[in-house]
Amino acid sequence: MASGKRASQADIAEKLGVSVSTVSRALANEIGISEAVRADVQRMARMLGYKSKHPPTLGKLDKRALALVPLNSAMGSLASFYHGIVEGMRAQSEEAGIVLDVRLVNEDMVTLDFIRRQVSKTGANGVILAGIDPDEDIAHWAQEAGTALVLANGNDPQMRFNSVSPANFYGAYQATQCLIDAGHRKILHYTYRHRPTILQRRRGFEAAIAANPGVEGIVVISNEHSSKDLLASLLAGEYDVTAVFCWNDGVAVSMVEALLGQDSPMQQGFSIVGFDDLPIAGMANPRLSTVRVDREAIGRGVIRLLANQLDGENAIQQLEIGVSLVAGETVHTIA
Amino acid sequence: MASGKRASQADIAEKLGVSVSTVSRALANEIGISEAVRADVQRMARMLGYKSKHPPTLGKLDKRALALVPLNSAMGSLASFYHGIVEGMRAQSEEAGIVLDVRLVNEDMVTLDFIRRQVSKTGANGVILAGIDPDEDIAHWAQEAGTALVLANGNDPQMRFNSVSPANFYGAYQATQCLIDAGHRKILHYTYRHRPTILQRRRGFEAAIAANPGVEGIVVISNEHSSKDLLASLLAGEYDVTAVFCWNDGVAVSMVEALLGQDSPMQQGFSIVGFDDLPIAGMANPRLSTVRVDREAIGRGVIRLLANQLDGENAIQQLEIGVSLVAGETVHTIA
DNA sequence: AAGCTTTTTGCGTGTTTTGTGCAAAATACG
DNA sequence: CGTATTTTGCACAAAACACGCAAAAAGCTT
Repeated sequence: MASGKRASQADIAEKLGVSVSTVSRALANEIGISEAVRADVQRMARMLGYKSKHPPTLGKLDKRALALVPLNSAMGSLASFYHGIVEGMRAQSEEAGIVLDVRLVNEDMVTLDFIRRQVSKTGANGVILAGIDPDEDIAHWAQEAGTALVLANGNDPQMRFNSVSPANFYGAYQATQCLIDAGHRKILHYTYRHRPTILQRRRGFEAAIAANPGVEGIVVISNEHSSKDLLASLLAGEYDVTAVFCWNDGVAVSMVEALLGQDSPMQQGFSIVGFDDLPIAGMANPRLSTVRVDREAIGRGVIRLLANQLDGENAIQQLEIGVSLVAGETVHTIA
Repeated sequence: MASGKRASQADIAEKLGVSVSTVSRALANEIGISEAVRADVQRMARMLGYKSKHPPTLGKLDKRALALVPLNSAMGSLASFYHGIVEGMRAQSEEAGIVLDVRLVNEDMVTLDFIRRQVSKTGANGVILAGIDPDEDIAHWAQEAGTALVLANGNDPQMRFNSVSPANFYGAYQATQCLIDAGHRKILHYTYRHRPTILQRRRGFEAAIAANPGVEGIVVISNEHSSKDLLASLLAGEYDVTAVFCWNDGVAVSMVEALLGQDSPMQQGFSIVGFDDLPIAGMANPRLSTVRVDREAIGRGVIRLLANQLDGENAIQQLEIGVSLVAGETVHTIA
């Protein structure tokens, strides 16, 4: 009681002008206490350093999530992609009563130390990495510390983390099949290394090629051949293909600009398909054929998986959001 | 009012001994009406054939799901697989307050007509197909009628339906990689056609083979070569492989029995890996190395996706549950 | 458009439920 | 085994709820 002693329920009760029994019930999370009073009591208890024997969070703890979005993605051609995801996360967080902190970060700032600091600063109990594949340190920490971690627009081949991504495999498969259905027999896929999500697109492409005997597929990797080089090669007729499937709309549109249009330098029927359905796809002329990704649905899924995990679901969940072909004007039927 | 006329709110009110305003509010799903009275009013309204202008179910309708589980799967070697899924669905339904009807059916009884009848009989607003790939009719109907449909342990390459499956691709990839890490350079994958989920296992196998230059993969399809034939060929040394990855534990165990053990007829270090971690895998001697699938998590995921969809989420979601290698005694390091 | 019938809405009131304190019982701590 | 602390049973005021009444609004008919 005296200032020297450990704080007791009586002290809390006095400070707040309520009875001891109220304090007791509030701390025990019993029913029959108004939320206002309960919050006051628990806050005061923390302030006075009262140590309760009750488990700190019996049942429904409040959920706070920290979302890290790489600045370069959020600014570049993928801006609207990540914007959609963030919108979806916001909406679902609202509905689920989760406090969401979105932080734009420089991708190479995302180190274990950084995350740890941010987490403790915001008091988050879940972390979302948007378009960032965690390195070993981070992976290890998340598993040890038991912090909920969800990859937004990511994929973990090792199945250690929950993730949400577009249905990259089947989407790429469909896009490729669509070119094949249009009569194309030799198709080039322009992709890039390192991200598992993009690798799944490539696999979808290859699976579609393999499923259609007589159709040939060529894979070109952006890390090895810049898009400028590729364009030059295509113009020179080096690859002898009639269609290109690009790993995303950005490169696809730049190809459309260079290869198609009024006085196309390419042979009749040359086709291009992108992926993501970014706004730029609609602005291209002719309109790019691409694969629509429901970005907001990805965001909503991320929050749901996070909430699941905080609720105790400990199986790893990898969620893929269905995509659909958008028929533009860059797929032409040939022979 | 008179028996000849259309029923009015006044009639309902009189029958139940409440006021007209109460009836009005009950039918409009307004607040300030007890659940008991609301239910009475709505039931009486239905009985008297009263036609309200309000949308039949404004907001939170109660959720009833119908799960169809194929009898042959539920009885055969996969019994425990589907049992786990059903358990998971039950548990999650309970928690989410969903009424779940599980029906064991003969797989080829699952026609559109049958489903329709069952749905109207049980009043379900969501359907779960366990291990059944819907035919065109059913697919079409579900999309038209707007009935929620989730595939449990299924996969829809066309991305029309929500589905939950084990992480077949990455699981098969890891299993194969594990054999490669053990030194195997020529590996056979025994698979079977027709189910997209199993096809993803094959793709995972092929991706792992492709990612390891110098390793050769052979795919044998059960529809073309019975497991008896395959065994004979392996014993005869026809394939010249040092390891086999089977599409499920059933066939894997029969191979273990025939090929491994005390006086194994195969060369030193011959390895076998299965998939699913069925109880039979643990009963085999030596213990089968396989890939563990959390069946209950699949079931829980199914119910969550269904609930999402009933709550208005209309993006297609394909959920994969992470799997993990179970180290048994049938993978041997060689050379 | 006036005169019905039917439905919705504003408000008042009886009935539950909720939130809290008091005091006694139970528990922890020397 | 007493004393400080916490929990529990019960009582009661305050708030929320559930409903009816009557007026207003909205639909139908001619």
